[in-house]
Amino acid sequence: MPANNTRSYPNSQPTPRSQNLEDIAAKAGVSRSTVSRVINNEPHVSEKTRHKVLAVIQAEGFTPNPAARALVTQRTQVIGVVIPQVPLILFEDAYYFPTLLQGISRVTNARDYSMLLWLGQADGDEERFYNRIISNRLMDGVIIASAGENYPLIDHFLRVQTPFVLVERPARRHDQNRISYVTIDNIAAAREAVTHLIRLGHTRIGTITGNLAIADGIDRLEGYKQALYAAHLPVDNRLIAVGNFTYHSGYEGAQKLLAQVGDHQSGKALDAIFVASDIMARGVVEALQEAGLNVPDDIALVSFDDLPTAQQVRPPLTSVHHPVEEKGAHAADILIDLIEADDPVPQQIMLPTELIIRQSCGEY
Amino acid sequence: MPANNTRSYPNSQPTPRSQNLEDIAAKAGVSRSTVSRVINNEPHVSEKTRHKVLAVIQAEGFTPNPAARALVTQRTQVIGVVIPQVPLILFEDAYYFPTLLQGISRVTNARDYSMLLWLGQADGDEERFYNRIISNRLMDGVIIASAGENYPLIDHFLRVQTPFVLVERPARRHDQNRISYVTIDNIAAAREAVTHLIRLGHTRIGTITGNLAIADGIDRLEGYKQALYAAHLPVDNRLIAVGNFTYHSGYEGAQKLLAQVGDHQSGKALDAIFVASDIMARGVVEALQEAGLNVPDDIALVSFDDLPTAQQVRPPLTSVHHPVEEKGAHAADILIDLIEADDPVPQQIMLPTELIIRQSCGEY
DNA sequence: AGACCTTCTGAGAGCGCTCCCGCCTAATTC
DNA sequence: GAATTAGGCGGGAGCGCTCTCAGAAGGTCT
Repeated sequence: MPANNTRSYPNSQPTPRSQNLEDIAAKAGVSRSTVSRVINNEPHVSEKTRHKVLAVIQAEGFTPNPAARALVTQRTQVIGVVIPQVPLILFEDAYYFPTLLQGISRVTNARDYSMLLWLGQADGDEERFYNRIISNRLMDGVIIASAGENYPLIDHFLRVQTPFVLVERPARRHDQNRISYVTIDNIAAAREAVTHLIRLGHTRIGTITGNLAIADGIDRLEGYKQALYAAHLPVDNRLIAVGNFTYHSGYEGAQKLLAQVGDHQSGKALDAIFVASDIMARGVVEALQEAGLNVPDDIALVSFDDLPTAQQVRPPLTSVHHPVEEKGAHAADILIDLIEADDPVPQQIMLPTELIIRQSCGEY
Repeated sequence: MPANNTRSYPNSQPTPRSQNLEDIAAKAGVSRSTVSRVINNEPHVSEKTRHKVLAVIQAEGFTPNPAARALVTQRTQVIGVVIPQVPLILFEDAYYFPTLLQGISRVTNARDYSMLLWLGQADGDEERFYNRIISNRLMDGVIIASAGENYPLIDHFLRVQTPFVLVERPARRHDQNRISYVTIDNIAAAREAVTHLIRLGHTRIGTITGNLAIADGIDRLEGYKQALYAAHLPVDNRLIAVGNFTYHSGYEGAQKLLAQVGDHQSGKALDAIFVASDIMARGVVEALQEAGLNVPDDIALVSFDDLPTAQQVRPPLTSVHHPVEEKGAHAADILIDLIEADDPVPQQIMLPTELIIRQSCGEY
């Protein structure tokens, strides 16, 4: 750290010290306290002095020093956003995390917060990543996106009572009610998607699941089963291929289903597939076409996420739409509510989804 | 703002005040100053006391209060990242901004900074957006991505001598040498791409330009022209369609070229197109196929950016690869250098590109 | 007229850190 | 052995703000 704080620039006078409350007070002919009151919109300031002070603030372009303010209030008006799995997410679904950030940003802008972004690195030095976040005490609260179940940060923030919100359901934690999160109703959405296939007359419906270590994967499979139960159709394990949300796992999953249920050209061993993500569905389409099968005539497809890619695939995919931007916005809103509450109560929100009908399910 | 700073949680004792230097000093049996010296890795501390203090810090999990530190040092170890055109960028090229952020994040992590993210909103209240950024004094410096030429923030940061780096070349500013930026050599890259088409025997080469209000658009067109000059081919204005980097403008641009140079089924009025972005190229492919033309047999295509989509389009696109992640990393590195320099000197960096050969140019 | 509010304002303390200054001790020099 | 020097350490000031407290000014009531 350099010895002199006032950095020197070539051919220019040294940067002038920026103004403080005292300077503004002197120019307005009042005290520091009064200026502070005006800035913080407190009562008990006469209209006359308020205007006088505001005029000076405006003229001087004064903004109070956030560090000094934070030092005394113990508040920074900054929230953190932690996205651990960036390389993975980015590779599979580039829209997700910018869209989420966009939603968060909309709310932080509106509620006068700013966001500190923490992206996990490809090098995978998670220990260091966590430590940097934990030791950064500049944040009033944190949004954690797609972290998985036992993410160490969760326990840390619970322990030190830092408000935080997860963007996902922490499926296997016993303390779900102590944790705030926003998610979608994966079960209901998957049930609706599969029910739609059933309504179209399909009876041999397979599924390619997402990663069954996280709630999105678990719940979409559960919804698939519930739809079959409700229609009194059997749940056949040979019709369930476990994937992990990647293109490749979709491709392989489709091949596995085809292999497991025998000859599809003739017998109607499999007539539709519910795929737990659009990215996987792209792989499924590829595999089916390679096998000489037509979508949707031979096998109908419904998938999940409704990414832009769903419209670009041939045939366009019927898919469950996901309000990602809204997830971000709600997460930020809940978090700021927690931060500002005298007596914070964890909140859990499930956002509605919508089944978008396109050609892959054969109804179009 | 609540009257009491120590927030109360239900069924728990009030949050204990977090420790400070004085507490650590007491536990280690030294003074506040010595602890500060240890934390800041200053000399003139005996190895013995240094170890003793470090042990206590470790045991207590102590981290110094960043607000207090910032208050006296005038440094926050925070850089800002401003991305004004998010909705536009996101719609056209979802990979760009997460990848850029990823690059920035890699460097900030390594150099012990954190990043404050500012995303432009769809509502387009730019005035308010700028003001929020300007009045946030929590940042030691700023990276501004894809802002366009006369972005008000540029002038502001120049005026108040806040270090900043642009991710793009500020094409039409006369004060380019006062401004730090990182970009690619668009002219050379475009020249190489077009020269490649010429080498493959094409002589009637059209182009669909990007947005000619920004450097990327201007320079890629310039590179196209330079390649023609060098090969002694005429620059025919009827072969130049002005686009703006969007899918739609690519689609329309292709139709315009076809219309302007007459009958393409028979006469060889147009045999190749250099498209200034992959996104536009997707539109071009669509338009050409609708016109019954085969890519690359009837019309060869070379485009720019090498997004993942370039591999997914049929035929896969020959395209100029763009080191977006590296752009972010370099921008962050330059910025932090500027921040930490006693005597900052603006830097301009041009990163190398690479022409990736795929099927759309007909060579494969 | 005095007592009592009520509204407005200013002074002082203190948040937790860094940095300057000066003291103490031990090592080095003549 | 006295004088000097250097390393190691502690105390004080102050960064710019908020918040409490007390005082000044003005109005209302007995």
